[in-house]
Amino acid sequence: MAATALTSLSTSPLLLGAPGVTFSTEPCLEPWREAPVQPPGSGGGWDPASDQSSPSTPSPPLPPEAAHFLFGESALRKRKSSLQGLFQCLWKRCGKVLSSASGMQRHIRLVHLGRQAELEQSDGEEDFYYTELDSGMDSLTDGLSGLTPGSPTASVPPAFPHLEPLEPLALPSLLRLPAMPPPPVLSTTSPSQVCPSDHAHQVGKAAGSSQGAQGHSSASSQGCLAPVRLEPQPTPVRACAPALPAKPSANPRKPRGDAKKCRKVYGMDHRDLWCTACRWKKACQRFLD
DNA sequence: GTTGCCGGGTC
DNA sequence: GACCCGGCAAC
Repeated sequence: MAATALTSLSTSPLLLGAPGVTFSTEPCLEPWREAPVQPPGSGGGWDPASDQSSPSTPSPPLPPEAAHFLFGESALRKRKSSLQGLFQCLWKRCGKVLSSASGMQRHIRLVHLGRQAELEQSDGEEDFYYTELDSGMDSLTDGLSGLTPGSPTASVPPAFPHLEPLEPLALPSLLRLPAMPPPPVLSTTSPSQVCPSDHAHQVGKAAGSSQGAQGHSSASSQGCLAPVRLEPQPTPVRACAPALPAKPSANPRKPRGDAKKCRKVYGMDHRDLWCTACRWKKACQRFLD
């Protein structure tokens, strides 16, 4: 998949020149800040609770401007132009299969989004609600979307940090972020999977974000800060290792003190004057170092 | 070689 | 716990 994505990136002059494919964490704050909880025009048909029950159910769609930013306008155009074969609606309990992309988009607009197919031009939102059946790329992406529930940190294997530029492929998980519970969830997402120090680290992060900005702004930064956590963090890993208790048997012999001991002071002739420890060949208790 | 004392044994 | 000592390592 990565190779395919890279190939498509490298062979497409439009993509190479498109400003939308720049993956900076900073500007991505804006779309989330402006992102409504419900998809535009859903008219109450959207049910976030029921949505979580089905992995194949499309995620809450990005606002058009966000989708264009994340995918790149040309990317959307490219995908539309390359659509072939059958197209299946991903809307929950729909699964309608059509032979044309335009027909599928019209279906989604009319049936699921409640829009007037003819009056409203496509803004690309429908792309999120259907998939191309014959496309290996899409099926692979769908599989990945099923593997990326909730937490973006758990969904991205740390062994492939170099795949960060392919971040849009993991969008299905990010798309759910606005519908997720507020920041405190971050600290309680999977406490059993992180070591105490790491957990404290995350709690501190969450506390810091919630302190600085309460409400939606902190939630937005949460989603966009996810890639930052992909960076190698050797220190928490080391902290996960069980603390090795100081082995009593491994302690080296303490260096000989400078103070003269009973033996030296009194001599072997006056052993009765020695302290008990010296008599027992133990550490002298009278002339401590 | 001398010295300090740890580790272990015996009572 | 009291007492003793083999043996190691620093000096």
